[in-house]
Amino acid sequence: MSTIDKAMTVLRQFSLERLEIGLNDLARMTGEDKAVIRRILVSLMKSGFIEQNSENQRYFLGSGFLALARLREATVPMVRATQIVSAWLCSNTNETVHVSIAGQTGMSTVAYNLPPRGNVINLRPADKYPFHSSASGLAYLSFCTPDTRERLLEIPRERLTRFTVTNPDELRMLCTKTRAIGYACTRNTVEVGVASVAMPFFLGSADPSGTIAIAVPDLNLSPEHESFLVGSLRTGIARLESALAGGPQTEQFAHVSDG
Amino acid sequence: MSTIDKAMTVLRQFSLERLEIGLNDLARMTGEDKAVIRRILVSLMKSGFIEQNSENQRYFLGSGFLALARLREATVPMVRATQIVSAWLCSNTNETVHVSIAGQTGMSTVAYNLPPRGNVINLRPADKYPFHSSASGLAYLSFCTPDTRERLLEIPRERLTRFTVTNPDELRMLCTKTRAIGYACTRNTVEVGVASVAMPFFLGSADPSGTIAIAVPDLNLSPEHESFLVGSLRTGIARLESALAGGPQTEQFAHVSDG
DNA sequence: CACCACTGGTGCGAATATCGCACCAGTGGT
DNA sequence: ACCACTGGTGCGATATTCGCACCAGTGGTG
Repeated sequence: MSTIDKAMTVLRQFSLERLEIGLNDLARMTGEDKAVIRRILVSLMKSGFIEQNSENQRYFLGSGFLALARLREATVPMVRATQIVSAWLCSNTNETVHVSIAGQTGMSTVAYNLPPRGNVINLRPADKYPFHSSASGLAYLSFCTPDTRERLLEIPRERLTRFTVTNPDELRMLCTKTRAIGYACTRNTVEVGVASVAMPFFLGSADPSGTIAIAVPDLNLSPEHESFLVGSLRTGIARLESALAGGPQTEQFAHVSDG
Repeated sequence: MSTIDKAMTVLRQFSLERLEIGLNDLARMTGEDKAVIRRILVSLMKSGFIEQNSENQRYFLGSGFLALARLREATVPMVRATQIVSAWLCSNTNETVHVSIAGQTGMSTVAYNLPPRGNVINLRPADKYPFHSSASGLAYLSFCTPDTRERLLEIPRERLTRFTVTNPDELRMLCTKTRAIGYACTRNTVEVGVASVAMPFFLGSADPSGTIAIAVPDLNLSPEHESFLVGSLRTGIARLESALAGGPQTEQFAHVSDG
C-alpha cells in the first residue's frame, strides 16, 4: 500500500458521524502507526485538505476541496446537469429524487430534490448510502462489471433493518433479478417505511457513472405507481445522459444485460 | 518533499486553462519523473480523485472531490454562509460581489453574485485570482501574518496589465498602506476598466479565512461610492463572521494593525 | 519506406524516504 | 502519586520510492 493510498484512506475516515477526528483515533481507525498518520496529516494540512481545530487539536476536512470540486465541475458539469434532471423528475413525480455517484464505500449525493408536501422521504446529502441496502447502491451493484461487483461485495455490510440483505450470495441473486427487470427496487432495507426505485446512468465507462433513485413512503408504492416512477426514471436517465455526453449511453454496454 | 506533497502538487496543476493534462506534460510541469507521476496518478485514480479520458489518455480531476467538498461544507458551512452574505451585499450595493478563500497559489471563489443590470463586472468562479494583483489577494496579503506574506511573495507574479505591481518591495509598501486604510483597493490591476475594494474576514486563525471583494467598472468608482462600498463591506464582514463563528473575530488579531 | 519526435506506460537495481518503536509532555479522573 | 489517556517527535532499520533505460504506438516528414 503506497503512502498516497494511506493518505486517501485517512480522508475516507471522515463522515457525517465523524466530522472531526483526533490523531490517535485516526491511527486506530486506519490501522496505521500514529507517526505515519501524523506525517500524512502534516502534508495534507500544508495543501489545505486537512485543518486542525485549535481548541481540541482534532483534525477535519479542509477548504482545499472546495476549489478542486469547482474545477471538477468545470471539467464535467455533473452537479449542474443532475440538478436540472433531479428537479424535473421531482416535479414530475412529486416524490423525493436522489442522484448519486459511487464512492469507495457507498453512493454519495450529487443532487436531490424533495417534493413540496408534508409526508416526504428526507435524506442527508453529505451522507453515504451503502451498496447493499439502498436502491441507488443496488442499482450500481447490479449494473457494474462483475469485477467491480465482487470488489464491492468485499466491503463489510451493516444490517440496517430486519429487511436488509447482507448475505453475498443472496445479494448476487438480487442483482441478477434487478438486471432482469431493468431497475432496482428496495423496500424497508435502509429504514422501515421507505421504498425506492433506482436506475444507473452511464458516461463513457463500463461501470455506471451514477444512479438516480426515487424514494417514496412504502405504503404509497402500489404496482401502478412503481411502473409510473420507472417510466419517469427512464426519461430522466435519457435526459441526463444526453446532457452529459450528447446522447444516450446505456445501450452500448453489453454486460448490463447478461445473466 | 514527501510523496503526498508531490501528489498534491499534481492536483494543483489543473486549472481552468488546463482541465486535462497528459502524463508527460504533468511530469514536465511538476519537474518530477514520468514514472513518479504515473504511480501517483494510479493511486489517485484508485480513490476517484483523478480520472482518465479514455479517448486521448489524458488525466483530469475526478468525482471524489464532490463528496469531500460536501462533507467539508457539513463541517464548516462556509459556502452557504458566504452565499447569503454575498447575495445581501450584491442587492445592497448593486455591484458584483466576490467571496474567496486563500489557496496555495491564489484566491479561489467560494460565492459570488452579479447585480441584475447590463454593465457588470463578470468573473470566472473556478478561476484563481493572484495575491498581488486582485483586490481579494491584496487584502489577504495585507492582513495575513508576516510569515505567510513572505511565503506568498515567493510565488512568481505575472504582470496582467500595465498597472499591475509585481516588485516585492512595492507590494510590501502597498500592504502597509492597505492595512493603514483598513481595506484593499485596486484599479485596473487585473483587467483594465475594473476596480475593486476588498476586506478580509477571520475565523479562529491568525491568517484571514478569506476575503470579500466588490468589483465595479473603474469609471464608476467615485470617492463617495468607494466609501459607501467600504461601509457595506464592513457590515458584510461582521455578518459573515457572526454567522460562521457566533460573533465578530477581526478585533482579536493584533498583527492586523501593526506597521 | 525509414526516420524522427512525440505520446503513454513499465521493469528493476540503487537510493532514500517511510516506518514504527520508544519516548516526551500535557490533561483529566481517581 | 498514579493511571489512562491525549497529541507529538527522534532515530535506526527497512521497505518503498526513485529514475534510468526501455517498450509500443502514433503522426508528421522527407
